[in-house]
Amino acid sequence: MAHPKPIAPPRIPCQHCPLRRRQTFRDFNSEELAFVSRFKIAEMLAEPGMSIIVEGEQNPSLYTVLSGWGFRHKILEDGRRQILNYVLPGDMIGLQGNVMAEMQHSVEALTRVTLCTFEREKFHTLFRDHPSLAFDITWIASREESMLDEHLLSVGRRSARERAAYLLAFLDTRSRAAMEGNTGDHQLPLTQQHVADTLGLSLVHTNKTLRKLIDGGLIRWRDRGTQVIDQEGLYRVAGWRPPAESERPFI
Amino acid sequence: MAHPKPIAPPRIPCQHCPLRRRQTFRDFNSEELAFVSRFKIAEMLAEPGMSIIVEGEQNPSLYTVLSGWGFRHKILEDGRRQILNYVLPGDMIGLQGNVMAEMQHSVEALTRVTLCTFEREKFHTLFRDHPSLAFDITWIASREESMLDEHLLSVGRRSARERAAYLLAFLDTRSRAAMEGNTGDHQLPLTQQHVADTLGLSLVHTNKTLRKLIDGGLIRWRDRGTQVIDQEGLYRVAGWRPPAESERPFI
DNA sequence: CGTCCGTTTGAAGTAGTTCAATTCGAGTGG
DNA sequence: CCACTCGAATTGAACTACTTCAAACGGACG
Repeated sequence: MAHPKPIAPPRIPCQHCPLRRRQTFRDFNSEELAFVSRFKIAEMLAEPGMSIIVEGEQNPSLYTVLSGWGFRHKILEDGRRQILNYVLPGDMIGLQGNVMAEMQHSVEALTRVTLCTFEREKFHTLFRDHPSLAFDITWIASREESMLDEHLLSVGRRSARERAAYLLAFLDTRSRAAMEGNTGDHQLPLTQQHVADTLGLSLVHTNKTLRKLIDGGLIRWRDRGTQVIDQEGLYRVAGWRPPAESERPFI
Repeated sequence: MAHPKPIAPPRIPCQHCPLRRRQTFRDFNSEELAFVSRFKIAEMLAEPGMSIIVEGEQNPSLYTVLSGWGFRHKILEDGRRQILNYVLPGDMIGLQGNVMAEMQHSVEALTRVTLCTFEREKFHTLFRDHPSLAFDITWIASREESMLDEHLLSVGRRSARERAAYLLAFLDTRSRAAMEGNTGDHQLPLTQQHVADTLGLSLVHTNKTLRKLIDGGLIRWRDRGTQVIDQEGLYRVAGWRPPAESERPFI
């Protein structure tokens, strides 16, 4: 699983970054934009199944996802895998390795992923000269923590059915916010193995649990492409509702 | 479960903060120290069982734990509870509510806890004028995330026995680092109900699992006070080892 | 001395795992 | 166009790790 490869130019200038236009994301002021433009080095491409970051890595690049899906995970020595969270457009990757000694988890591409790479050396400059962006980074870290809290609650205390409903509702909601525009057939690019490794369940039981959600008309399942049909229904089953999220920072 | 109450003065001046002296924590330079001294408002005291912060709170205080144990948790509507992590001396509480709209979890005191309170209004000043401290806050958030990742792996993929061993080894290690000096009888102030709610297990099964660890000579259990006897043994059972942690920032 | 909280134990039940095949569709080479 | 392969989903059946119910025990404390 090699690292992502650089895309040939033309690279997108930050002024025209597609994410900025989406109303989910807060816009930069001109001063911030000027800095971020210099902060950005290149674009990278990761194909499905490629590792974007590997646990133990010492000085990983710092990325923001421009398009596509990935997931963060950890693996035990005997191969048991736990998916910790998913990364979608606007999410940062590699922050941990830029703040602490080394990465404690891996990140893998689920679909084809395009990434914005930043210059590690300028990371301290960001904190020194751009407090509003530094605050945004803390905001982003805090949001990640709150998602993890909810996942831990889910894996620790919800039943298989509740967990599955929660996960799909959660991902569908995030995906709709981050992708924006794709209102039509809105697919989650997961296999049942991914779902199982996220929920902490076996593949077989995950299959049987999902089947019930399918038969109940809550979701549709095609190969590597789930659709949520009845979002409200999933919320009800999960006993969960997405937190109101207003405009959100990204870098 | 009311809020923590202010302690009568004398309050400890930051110059003489007991945490600063411990080698686990990095020291401030004089400029940082001057700011933190103005940032600090008061000390608070929370008795065992008291809520320090409640989910949904909009503008919680920002605290650092000076002494004692607490835990972060979430509760489902029907009462199922998941403990997310524990807070020990040097840990921040309430950061989430200062960055995002509202707190997504609660914090409760496990033992008597003393807290340092900061002035919320100066939080932005910290980012503006003290980038090194802003960086520390990101560091702290990032460390919290990495602990949560490991817990999620544990709850999702480890067996009951492995989970229990992991949790006790984890807490013992953190506690030794944060308490420092208390080398003798080093107790973890948990009930089996806390352990159960952390591991995502029932109380009964937790009891039976702990009993095996006790009978195996790995730990000792007194009422509300566990002792780790064979740390190395727990590491082996858990298939886990604490990450090397050098000096660590705190505020 | 009684009460309360935390721990302990046994027994019955069930949600989830593991093992073992089978199906299905898409892609590949002949 | 067909035979082959391969990853993903599906299904049944046996097993077991964990839950739930129910009761009792022990120590601390007023």
